[in-house]
Amino acid sequence: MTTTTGMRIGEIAERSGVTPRTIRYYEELGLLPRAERAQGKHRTYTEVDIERLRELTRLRDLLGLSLDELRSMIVAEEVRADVRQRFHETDSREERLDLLDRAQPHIETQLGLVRRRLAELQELEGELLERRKLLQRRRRELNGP
Amino acid sequence: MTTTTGMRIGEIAERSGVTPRTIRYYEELGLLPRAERAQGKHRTYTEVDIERLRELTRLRDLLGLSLDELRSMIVAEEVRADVRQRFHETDSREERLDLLDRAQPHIETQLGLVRRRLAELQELEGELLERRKLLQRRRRELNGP
DNA sequence: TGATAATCTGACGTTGACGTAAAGATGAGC
DNA sequence: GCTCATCTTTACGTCAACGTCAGATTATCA
Repeated sequence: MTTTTGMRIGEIAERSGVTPRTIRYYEELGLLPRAERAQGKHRTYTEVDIERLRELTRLRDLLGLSLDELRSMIVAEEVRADVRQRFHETDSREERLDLLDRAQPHIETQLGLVRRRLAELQELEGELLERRKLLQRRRRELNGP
Repeated sequence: MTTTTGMRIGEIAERSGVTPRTIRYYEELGLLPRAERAQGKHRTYTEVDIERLRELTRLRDLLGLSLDELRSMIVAEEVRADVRQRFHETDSREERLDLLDRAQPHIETQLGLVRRRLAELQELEGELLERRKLLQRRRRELNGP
């Protein structure tokens, strides 16, 4: 084992930039899988969970998605640990292909959203640059003769 | 006069994709200048106000800014109608330069935010592309011999 | 082993960004 | 001038996304 000591909620909260309350809330909403409770009642996490949390907050903030929209994108399903496990545990080529097939559309959906946002932001950037140019031109007109 | 008939709140609301309530709320918060009340009690708007509203909602949605943050960026001040008017009405070169000088930083601030967002989104896009590649590779591995 | 810190599960509180309903005022068209 | 749609202010309602507090439980460590 490396760092797989199993972190508790406070640690992964801090390391992923949210509060414990947020983590419990996301779990309740189904955005995070129900955390394992190692030998006690306390939730236990790994590095993978930190990655997942960061990804959630990124999609939330960068794409402006509500938690409901996040869930209905089945972001939850996609990376979900047990899916990966099933993938590794099964010997069936068919089941593996099926799992891959189901992951693909989610990525495409996200890519679509990201690119629309990118386009909109680039348009905004363009207009801001225009304005800046205009300002500078006016300034030159006032300063020059 | 061209289209300067003076629109009422319902019209500019629809044309800018918000509700009348939102417009009054933004006015109350100082995000929009207090609308003129032509000869009566009803608020009166022009095309400029539509542009302004669209810009506000864009900054709000694309940059994820709260209304408070929007206001404190003095987005309100910058495009504000009376500023433009002062610019055109004054004969003083100094005052004009001053107005230009004060407009510039706001644009720079916004450009900064837009570009940070762009960078973050591009990073996200990159990671999604990575994942897609990985999926496709695995699929080939399963299909090919 | 006992004290101290962190976590647990409810459950109620808060905040931002509007929605909505009431009751009266305004205005465009006939 | 009358009517009906639109607008006015005022005020309470709502919803998402957590914050916060209480009281009990669990882990860590001197």
